[in-house]
Amino acid sequence: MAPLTQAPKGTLDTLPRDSFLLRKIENQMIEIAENFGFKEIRTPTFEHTELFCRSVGDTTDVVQKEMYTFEDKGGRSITLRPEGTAGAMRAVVEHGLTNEPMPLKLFYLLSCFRHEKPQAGRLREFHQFGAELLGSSSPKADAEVILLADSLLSSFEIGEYSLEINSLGCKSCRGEYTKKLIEYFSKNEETLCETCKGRLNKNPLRILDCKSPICKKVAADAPKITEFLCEDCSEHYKGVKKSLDSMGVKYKENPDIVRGLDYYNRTVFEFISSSLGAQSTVCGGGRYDGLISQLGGNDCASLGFGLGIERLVSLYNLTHPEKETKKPKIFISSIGEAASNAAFKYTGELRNKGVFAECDIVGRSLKAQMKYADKLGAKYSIVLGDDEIASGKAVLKDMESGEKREIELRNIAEEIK
RNA sequence: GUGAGUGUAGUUCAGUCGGUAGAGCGUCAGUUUGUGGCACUGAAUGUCGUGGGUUCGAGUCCCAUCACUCACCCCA
Repeated sequence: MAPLTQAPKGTLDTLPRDSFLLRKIENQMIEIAENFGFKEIRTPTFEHTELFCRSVGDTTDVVQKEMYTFEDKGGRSITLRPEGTAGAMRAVVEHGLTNEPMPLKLFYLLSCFRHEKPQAGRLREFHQFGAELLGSSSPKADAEVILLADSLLSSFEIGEYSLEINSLGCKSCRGEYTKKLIEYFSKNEETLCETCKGRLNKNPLRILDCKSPICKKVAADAPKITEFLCEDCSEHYKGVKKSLDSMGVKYKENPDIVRGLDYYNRTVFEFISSSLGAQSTVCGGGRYDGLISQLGGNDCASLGFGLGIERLVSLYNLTHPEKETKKPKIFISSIGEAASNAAFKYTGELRNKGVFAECDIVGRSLKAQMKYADKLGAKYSIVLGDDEIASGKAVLKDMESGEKREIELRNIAEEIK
């Protein structure tokens, strides 16, 4: 296929047959988030590159090799956002939103860009629902955010998924832990895979997440972060688990969850589904208490998550194979020029009243019009000819049952309610 | 960035030993006079991903390239 008629690698067209479902999913998520008190924020698709380097982290894969970065005509380095949190937090600081009544709860629906090799569940432009909660360091805030994610996912009946949580500790206890970890892995350095050898001193936490069976085996006996949490972090983690228990949210503790974005501390979590292939995380997030001050704002405890729309949709399609579209309430067929004009007029009137109505604008035979009405999935149909126009009456047909009854043409809207 | 698999109609795919393309679904029209779904008849649509090579002749064999898919990595 010629490049002219081929979408760029890793991008997706949402065709009419899918867009109705997509919007339904988005609307449902918005409604649930608003019931949790979250309000929408919209931020630019691109930001200054520096923002992502500072927040997501210079050493992360996302920043090092996956960003769409370019220089604009003013010589500024610009980057298409690889995730949503950084931009949202930039806006929070820029507009002083931390002065609003706390906690501040934000959500957004946006597209993100990462230059990766596409595969199942991984695109170069993908869409994310994100939520951020600022201004509370209480474990209840963690629980509320996790509960929102759980409510969103469970509202779609997407089959089995599980929640895994961990605590990464804070600056002080994680530092302590990292040292221990380097000590431990150094003893086993020879057995580690090549990539992990490289990570050993740079980011040893990553090794815990390695999929290589050998590294997994070594990692199994590595010291656990949870054994090194300081008093405060430990208490916080316990509090989160207690809150989740009291809300009846099931979770599994997974001390190997690390997350690839540097701004996380304390609570991190992932919602995982086994039906997604290798990219099994539908939703991931955590606490990032230091981020806002790092961007020049006031100290502000905060956490959030990102939920992958495409991954959610693919799970939804597995459990809901039938395509959903919006179907006309009525199709007005016609025979002859005069009736065709009348059908066009009645259709317009119905639409003005908020009714989804259709009529023939192609010039098809009556039979072809009926076939078309059937394909559209119209609930009712009506046939206009010279007789109907003269009498003002017509036969209304229920397309599903085939039942017919005579109605007054001026009452169509009422009759099909 | 690394590896494997696949590229033929809108779509899902068939195409033998090399002889310039087929089916199902879908689309459109029709099966007599004013009623769809079923059935039947017919029609339209292809630079066989692209470029090169071998050959009298390539969808088929060889090379390159691009794209898609899956996996590694990373993450949503």
